[in-house]
Amino acid sequence: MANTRQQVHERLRARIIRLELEPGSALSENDLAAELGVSRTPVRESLILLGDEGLVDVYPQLGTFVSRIRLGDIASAQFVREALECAALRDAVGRAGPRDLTDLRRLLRAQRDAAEDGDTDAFFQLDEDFHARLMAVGGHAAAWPVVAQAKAQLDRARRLSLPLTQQLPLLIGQHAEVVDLLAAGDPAAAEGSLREHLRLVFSDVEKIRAKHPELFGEDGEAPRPRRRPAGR
Amino acid sequence: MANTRQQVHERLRARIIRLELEPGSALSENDLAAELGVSRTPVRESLILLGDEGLVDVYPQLGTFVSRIRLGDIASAQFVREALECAALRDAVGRAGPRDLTDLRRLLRAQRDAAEDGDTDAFFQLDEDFHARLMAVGGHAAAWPVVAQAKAQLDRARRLSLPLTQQLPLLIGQHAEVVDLLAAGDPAAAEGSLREHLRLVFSDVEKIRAKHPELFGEDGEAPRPRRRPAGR
DNA sequence: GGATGTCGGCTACCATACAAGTATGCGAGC
DNA sequence: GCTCGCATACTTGTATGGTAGCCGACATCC
Repeated sequence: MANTRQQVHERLRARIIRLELEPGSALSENDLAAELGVSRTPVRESLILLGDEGLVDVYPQLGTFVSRIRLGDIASAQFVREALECAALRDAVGRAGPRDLTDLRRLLRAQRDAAEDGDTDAFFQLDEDFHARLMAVGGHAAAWPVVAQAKAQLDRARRLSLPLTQQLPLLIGQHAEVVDLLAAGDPAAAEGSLREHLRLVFSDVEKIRAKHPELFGEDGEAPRPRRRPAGR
Repeated sequence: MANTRQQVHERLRARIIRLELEPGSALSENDLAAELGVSRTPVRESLILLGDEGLVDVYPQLGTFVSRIRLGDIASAQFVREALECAALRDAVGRAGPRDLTDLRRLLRAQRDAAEDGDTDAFFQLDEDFHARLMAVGGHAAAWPVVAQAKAQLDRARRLSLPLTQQLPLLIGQHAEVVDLLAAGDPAAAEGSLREHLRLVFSDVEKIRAKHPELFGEDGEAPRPRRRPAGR
């Protein structure tokens, strides 16, 4: 990929979702440009896009900050994701061919392997692949980016919950159940199963907020500049 | 709004959706900057955002073009819109208070007035307000921007269909039916009615393509630069 | 005549300079 | 000691210069 902006965009996006860049921390265009070895322009353009995704908050003449996790945003993202994935799954029932089912089950096996290895990053990627594939089976691959954007908000919180709850086997079991019901051709049951699966993650958010309140923020919150006190 | 970029972004977006900027036509950063009396930077940043929304296609070192209407994009936008609005309506049933219903009915009256006056622009705005309000009643106002982005794709085609079909009274009647079923507290019927309404517009797209093939494009299409041949 | 090389003009991309605005910290004044 | 005002260092916003790459037309060669 020749485009510097896209590279910077993806790198920053990944670092934010993986919580390497902590919610609330300041992002200076100058510092990022120097750190990445590029000029301000592609960095700035990336930050604008990330702002559009809700991953950073840009306050003109004040600063750019990794957005705190807002319960309102989480709820909205959950609504979008649930509505789109469930609708796509309804369309997928009856359209799934043998090839689709074997592909999905292959992803399930890979998820089990990643879980056994304790490879959280790999599991996250496979989870994403699984859900994207599910939408593709329903003929709605083009709508995946919309889900992915909502998912990004949720994943930031999920990064905290996954290692704690140790519920990877449960999640994989739910994935398997969805595939089985899809194969059985039962739309209502499949949708119900998927909805339950999607809400499991969402239900953990409150517990996470109790553990990491500093990563969360109220909805109508002030910028909270808190510039570097003095040290360098 | 002090921000030049946002102004430029909104202006260009409106002109694209209203088809004042025709699908396929070239947009030069330089020309737009000169025309709008600003520098290239805010124009460029706006074009990047519009590219993210799928309203323009940016080909590096080649040019930026108003995106042609792609059937795949239209179908995807329809899916997103339908899934989200219908899911929100399900949640709205039972939550709608008297105040919500009177607000919605007030919008209906305004739509009738706009239709009688033949004020298409006003009708479009009121239609947007109506659907946004419907989602707000369901408690999902925050998800409206996602719908709005999908709607933008659909509206470009709708601009062509509305004057032709003269179906404004029909659309308003469907709006009224949705509100009545919402008031009656019948989720399934309300959702069915809304879905039918949303699909009515979508069904016109094929007819429109027959009339204006030059505005449409295949999905995996080449840039088709077609720079100004010689004139000028 | 047909294929090929070259040149001019255009594009978006990136880098950099300047402008406008804000929070912070110091120091004067009370 | 406390408060207020200003200097300063930072921020993002905007403007502009320079570069690489692509298209199209014309000249050249076979």
